[in-house]
Amino acid sequence: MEPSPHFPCLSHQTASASAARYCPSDPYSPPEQQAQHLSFASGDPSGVDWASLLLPRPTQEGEGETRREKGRSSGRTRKVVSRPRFAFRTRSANDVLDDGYRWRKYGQKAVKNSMFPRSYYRCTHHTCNVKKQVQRMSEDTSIVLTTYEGVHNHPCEKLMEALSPLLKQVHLLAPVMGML
DNA sequence: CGTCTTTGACCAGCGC
DNA sequence: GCGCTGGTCAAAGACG
Repeated sequence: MEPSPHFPCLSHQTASASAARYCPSDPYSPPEQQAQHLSFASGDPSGVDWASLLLPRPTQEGEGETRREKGRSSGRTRKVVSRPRFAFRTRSANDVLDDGYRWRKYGQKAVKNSMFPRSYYRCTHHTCNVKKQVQRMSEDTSIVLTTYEGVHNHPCEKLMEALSPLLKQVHLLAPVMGML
């Protein structure tokens, strides 16, 4: 599978992906509801600012509004910092979008008004708590809705793997270039 | 043995 | 208050 030219880490069986940030006024309503009033950049991924959306950057605590998240041990809710969420709609037979990061599945749930279950994934990187939800749309079973929550604070593993020989060469050439 | 998926249970929010 | 729903936990099992 070749990576998408617009999103180097992203590989899929098809490049027909569309994406949009969620409505900031209601960042945590259910994805299947939000998707209805989103204006997806359908069919033209080049219209999406992939760099600002997806490149690793340090998360800033205290940024934006907050929401409450469940804490199982205490049985009470705890406040967490809100994080950016954005969705991809991809036309694929594969449910899981191979975006170059490693994900651990931590849950699957049947959702109302959908014949397909929603899967919950978390980034396996120890310092990264990015999550994503994957759900096949019942209206068009060939479309998979992938919702990302948060931004990775580490490089894309597959991208770094692919680039490492190149980076080595650059490193070796650096002293030579300095002589010129 | 480490990593990952599966799956039932648990919990909070929301609407009635 | 009760039931429904979405999101998460964590034990158990599968797999390489």
